[in-house]
Amino acid sequence: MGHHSCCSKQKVKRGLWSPEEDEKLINCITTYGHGCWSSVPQLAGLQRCGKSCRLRWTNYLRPDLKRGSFSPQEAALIIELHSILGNKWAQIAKHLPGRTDNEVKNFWNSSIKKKLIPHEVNPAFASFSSDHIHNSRSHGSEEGFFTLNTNPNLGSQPQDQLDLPIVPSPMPSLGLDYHDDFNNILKLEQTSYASNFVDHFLPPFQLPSNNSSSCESSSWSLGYQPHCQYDPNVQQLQNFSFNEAAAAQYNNIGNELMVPISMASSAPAAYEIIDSNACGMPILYPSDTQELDSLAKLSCFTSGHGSHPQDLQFPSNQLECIKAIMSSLPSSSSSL
DNA sequence: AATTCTCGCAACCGCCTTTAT
DNA sequence: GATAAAGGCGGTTGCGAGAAT
Repeated sequence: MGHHSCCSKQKVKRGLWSPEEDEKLINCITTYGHGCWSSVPQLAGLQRCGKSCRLRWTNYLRPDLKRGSFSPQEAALIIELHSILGNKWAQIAKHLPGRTDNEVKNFWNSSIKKKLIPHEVNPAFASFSSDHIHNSRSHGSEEGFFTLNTNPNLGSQPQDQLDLPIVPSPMPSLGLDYHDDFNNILKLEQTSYASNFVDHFLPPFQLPSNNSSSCESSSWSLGYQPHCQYDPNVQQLQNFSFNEAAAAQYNNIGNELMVPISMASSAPAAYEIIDSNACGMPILYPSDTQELDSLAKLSCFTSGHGSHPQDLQFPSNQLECIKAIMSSLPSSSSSL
């Protein structure tokens, strides 16, 4: 396979960029903009392909880039979003101002993934189906409880039939009132993880309802039934098949939890449901969720005062767990 | 001190999608 | 509608720096 068309037409330099090249590119972009990347090399006097220029600019030279280590909040957000979006680095990066998809991807591959994969406990990679959960709970089976690398974004399913991975937050403390050190979870063997998964993630998920019968129903244990579908075009959860009784419960919880029963088009993902309980924050789902992006649904994050991840507030126990993650990472420094 | 190993990061590759003709 | 060009994205590679032996 040859190179990109814009690269094959001329001799292009490869490898690391020199400061002189950077300066030329910056001058060119600031002067002319980058309406057409293929013309940038000529305008800038660079022997690079337009694609390379675009990459250099977006990943390194852009003035709004934030350099340096990822904060625990950013790491937490990456993990959370990855559990939702999979390896959609560009989508994830959009929620991290000043971070590029490449940066997020590298951070994930070099730090987070490494931390999770060796123990084969990577909920962010796991996709659960209601059948998995049903089978696991009803039959006590541990085998096949979850599958790795079945992220819908990596699969070949039709775009309108992608199963959203309804997985509990890989950061338990984010979604649950979870007091164990996250590293302890990471150390679980796969089988023990499978068997402990329900205990670790599902039980804390209880509705603060007066009517406990509904909460104790088997269906409620699957309150986040993974029947929602994922539309990659809008990056929205759609057609969430939500247990009606549970939804009704939701609707009756206090005055602040305004989750409409008709959640077919504005369904919460697992983290949304869980967060409402764990974070002690009301979930306010607007009637029109078209503009509600994934980040906005992260109630734990949106409970903070700022609009940017770095400004987000975490409950103290969550911060502790995130700190544990970050401190265990080789080179990431905590900014807390 | 020299060598090997490990790790993080920048950049490239190739595929897919979007846009223009 | 078909084709080509360009843009965008995710996966992978290679290099350099620091750590370990």
